[in-house]
Amino acid sequence: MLSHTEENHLKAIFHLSKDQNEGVSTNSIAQNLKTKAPSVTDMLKKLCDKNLITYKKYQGALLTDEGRKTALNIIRKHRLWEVFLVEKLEFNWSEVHEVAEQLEHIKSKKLTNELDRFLGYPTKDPHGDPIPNLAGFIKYTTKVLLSDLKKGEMGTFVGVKDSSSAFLKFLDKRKISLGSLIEILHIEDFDDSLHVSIGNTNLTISMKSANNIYLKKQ
Amino acid sequence: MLSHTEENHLKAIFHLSKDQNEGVSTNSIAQNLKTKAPSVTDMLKKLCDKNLITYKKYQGALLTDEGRKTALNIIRKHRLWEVFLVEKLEFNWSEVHEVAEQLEHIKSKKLTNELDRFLGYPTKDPHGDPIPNLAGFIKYTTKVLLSDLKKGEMGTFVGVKDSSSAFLKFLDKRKISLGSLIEILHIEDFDDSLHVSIGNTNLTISMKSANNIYLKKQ
DNA sequence: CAAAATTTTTAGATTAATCTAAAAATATTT
DNA sequence: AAATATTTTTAGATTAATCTAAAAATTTTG
Repeated sequence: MLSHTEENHLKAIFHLSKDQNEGVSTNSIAQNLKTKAPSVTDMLKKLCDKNLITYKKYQGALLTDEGRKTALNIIRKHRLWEVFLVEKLEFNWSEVHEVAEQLEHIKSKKLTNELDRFLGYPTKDPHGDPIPNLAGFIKYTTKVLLSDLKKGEMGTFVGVKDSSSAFLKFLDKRKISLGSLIEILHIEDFDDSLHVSIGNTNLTISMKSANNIYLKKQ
Repeated sequence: MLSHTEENHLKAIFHLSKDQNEGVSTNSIAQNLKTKAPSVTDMLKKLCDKNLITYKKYQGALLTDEGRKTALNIIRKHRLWEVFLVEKLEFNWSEVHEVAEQLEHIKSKKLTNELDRFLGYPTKDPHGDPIPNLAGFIKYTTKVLLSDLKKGEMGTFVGVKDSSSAFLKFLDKRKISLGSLIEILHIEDFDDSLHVSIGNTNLTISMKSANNIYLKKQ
C-alpha cells in the first residue's frame, strides 16, 4: 500500500520522463512537487527499495514497469475524476485539478472501473489529455497549436499548453471549451491575430493566446 | 485543516455520544477506531486545544458546537458518497462502507454540495441512516425492528442493526434491499419465525434475523 | 583541465501519529 | 473503607515525512 507522497513522486517521475530516457533529476521532482531535494532523495531510495523505480546516486530516477503501471493508474483516476466533476457535477474546467489531486488517491479498483463505466469510458479528460485504460494503455493523439493552422483550416479544441488559472478563466469567459470546433476565418497581417469562428460566434484571438490552444485537426 | 485522524476521532465521539450527556470515554473511542488508549489521549488533548471538544483528564470528551458541526459534515459526506456508490456506480450495499471511509475526507465544499444536488438531495443513505443537510440538520426517523411488528403490519426496510458483512450478504442473497416493502403474513408459534412478503416473493425469516432489520412503519 | 558553480546527498533535527510499559487516578468489591 | 480491578494518563520509543545546513559529487566554464 503506497502513501499519497509515494504516489505523487511516481506521478511526477512519469510526467517528467515523458521525452528523454535519462533519469529524472532530484531537483526537477522537488520543483514539480513543491518540496525540497533532500526529501526527494529519501523518497527515491524508498521507491527503489520497493522496485518501483531504478535509482543510482546522482543519476536520477527511472520508472520500472511496475512503477509505470502504478503511475498510469493514478493518472487514470485523476483524469476520470476530472471528467466526472465537469460533466456530472458542473464544475468549471478551471476548478477540477485541486479536487482531482485528492480523489486520485482513493484506493478501490472497483470504484475506478465503475466510474469509468458510468462516464461512458471517456478517452480524454477536460484538458484534452488522454485517459489510460484499465490496462494502462494510452491513446495518444497528435495535437497542433491553433497558431499553426492556416486560413480556412479547422480543428477541435482538445487542450491547453498554459494551464494557469488566469488562462483557463480567459477561455471560460469566451465560452471556449473542450470540444469546441474552431475555424480560422482570417489571419490579420500586421499583428498575426486570428479571426475565428467558434460555435455560432466569431471572435478575435491574439497570437499569444493562439499559441496556448491545442487542437486536433479535422 | 484537520488530518484524517482528527476527523475520525470527531466522528467517533459523535457516534459514541448519541444517547448520554456524559463524556465519551477514552477506551470506547480507542475501540471504535481500532487504536490504543494512549493514542486517543494525545488526540483528545489536541482536539481540545483546537476547541473542537471539551476534555478534562479522566472525564472523557464532549463535542463543542464547532466540533459537532465538523463531525456532521464528515458524516454528511460519508453518506452522500454511499448513495452515489450504490445508485450510480452499482456498488453492492455491503461494499460501500470502506470506500466511503476514504471519500469522506476529501476537502471541497463545492464537491459535497454539487454531489448532493446531483443525487437529488437524498435524505437517507443506503443503510437507512439520515443524511445531514448543508446546515447540519438531521431529519431523524423513528425506526422499529421487524421483530416488533404484528401479523398484518408492514413497513419499508430502512436499515440494519447488525451491519456485519455476513448479515449484509445474508440480505443480498435474499434480495432484501433498502426500500423493500415487507409485510408480516404469519408468525410461527413454536419458534417465532416470521412468514413475510417482500416484493412478489414470500419467505421465512428467523427471529434472530428479524431482530436486526429496521423498518419504517407504514 | 583546474576552478567555480551547481546539483545531490548526508547528517541531524522536527512534527505527527502511533505503540508498549509503567504510573496515576478512578471505580468496584468484599 | 481498604483492597483489588479497571481505566486513563504519562513517559519514552518508533516510523514517516519533512526541513536546514553542510559535505560530496558532478557539471560547467574560463
